[in-house]
Amino acid sequence: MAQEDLFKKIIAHSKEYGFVFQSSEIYDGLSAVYDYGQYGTELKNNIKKYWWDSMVKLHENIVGIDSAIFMHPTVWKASGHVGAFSDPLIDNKDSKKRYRADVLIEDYMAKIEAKIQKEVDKAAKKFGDSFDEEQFKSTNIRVLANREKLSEIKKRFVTALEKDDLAEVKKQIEDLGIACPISGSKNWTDVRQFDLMFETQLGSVSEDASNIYLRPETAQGIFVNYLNVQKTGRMKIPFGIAQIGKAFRNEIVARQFIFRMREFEQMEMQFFVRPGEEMKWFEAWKETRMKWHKALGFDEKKFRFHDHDKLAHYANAATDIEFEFPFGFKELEGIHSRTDYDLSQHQEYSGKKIQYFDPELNKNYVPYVVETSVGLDRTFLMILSNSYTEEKIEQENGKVDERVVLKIPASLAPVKLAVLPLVRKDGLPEKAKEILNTVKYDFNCIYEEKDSIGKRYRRQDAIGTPFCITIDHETIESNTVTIRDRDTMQQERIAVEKIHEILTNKTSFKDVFSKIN
RNA sequence: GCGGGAGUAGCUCAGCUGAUAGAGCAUCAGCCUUCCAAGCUGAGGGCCGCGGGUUUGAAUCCCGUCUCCCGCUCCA
Repeated sequence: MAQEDLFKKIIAHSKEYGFVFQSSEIYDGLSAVYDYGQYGTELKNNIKKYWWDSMVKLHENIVGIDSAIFMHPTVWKASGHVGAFSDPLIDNKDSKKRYRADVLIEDYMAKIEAKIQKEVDKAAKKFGDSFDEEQFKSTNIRVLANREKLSEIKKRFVTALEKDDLAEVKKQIEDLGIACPISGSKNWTDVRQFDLMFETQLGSVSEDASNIYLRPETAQGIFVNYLNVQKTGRMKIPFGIAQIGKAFRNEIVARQFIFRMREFEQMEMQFFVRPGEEMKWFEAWKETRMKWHKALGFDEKKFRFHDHDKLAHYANAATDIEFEFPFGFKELEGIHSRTDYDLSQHQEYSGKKIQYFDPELNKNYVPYVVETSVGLDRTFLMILSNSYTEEKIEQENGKVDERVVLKIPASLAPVKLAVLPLVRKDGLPEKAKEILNTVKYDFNCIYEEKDSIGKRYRRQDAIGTPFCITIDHETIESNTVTIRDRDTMQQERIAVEKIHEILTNKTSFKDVFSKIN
């Protein structure tokens, strides 16, 4: 099957079986916002549990918090999000390429600088050892003219940006005669500002209110609580703080289903380490996190690392764990060595000392941070992509049958067990409900008596239920049921009192965790 | 935002040389009772994405608009 078709089918299946709906669908939907349905929510909760337990339960030195989405506005100044998170963009109408307006102007300025340098080089060659570069630059007519030009361009551009005058920015690009490097044309659209942070007001009177933001990442909630957690939890470095929560980004183009949404959920852990040891921990967490993904039992070839060449301003090492989605290898998780950038920034902006006293070294320092940050929605899509299977089944009578089955790992499956009476009479429904009552408190179950047994099995396959038990006439006589495995379709007759134990063994995270530890 | 494609029942789609809105599957009720979908009877369900225009008459033609998919672009 073509990958594009596969992706379409996954999206359609998600909707048809109650996993993911478009937000506000009856009002034509809201772009790049999605709701999780009845089974999607169960799956999502199970993914969260898998992640949370793997962090907090399996590591004595990791604790979890849940910080608010609203934060003091200065947090985003300290983190560098205010300012850096909004770009003036412009499109060339002929080449259809989009550029950052500031980059276009900077490139133009770089060309002028290159011209100046050329003059300097020429003169240096001419005058030899006696050449005084500073003197030349401040006296040569051509250089002076160009330097004057540079400062004018810069002044005009900075003024325009400060005033938020985007029309002026466009006019400057036109006045400078900047052409698109691809098409060579000067046919530009208007400059538009894209603010990646959502803004709102705190307080009822908007004039007096301070502008606050919906957090564009959850990490800052951990950093600002570093001291609280370290002190109240008596945490000793190295230690980690984990969090699952929503973040919001006003993406210019948000697409590919739940891969890139404006409102999304992150599962992240900030690990605080001694300065100088961050690379060791960075490597360790790379391995641990990759194991976490692979422990689910999917094709290992679909996962890979992608190391960053260009690093963000706060990082000294960064890698992505990528997964081969139907639309290609894309980032699933980021692992970053964030140095002491964030804590130092908060120390500076808040004026509070954010340090750790290390008794072994007998000194204070700002800890370094290694971050693991995985997209919950992307993990959800990864699991769906891996699980969605179309099978052809050769029947005994030679007929070829098809089924769609979600091979979701049993520990993550939204529904663990379907309880099905073979027929709707002879006391089988009553017996089935009796059995249901013994397991429904510990496992998410479905009871169904409508339609033929085969049809009911298929319905469970479509939502990924790993086990079905069928109550037949023999159940009444011997207190046994058949249990059907979703993936093999094999059935086995077992005693009713064994059901709970079997489900416990097969649906717990124990097996998966044993592959990580 | 630009280009291409698409929006008709819960799903997949037909109808698109203007004239009463269709099929299969699904859903619901009943029958049948059968361990791997598609047995029988009946029922519900649609302002043909939304708004405007042309026309005696628009799902169909025209304009606008919204949403989705693909590509470009962006991505902490």
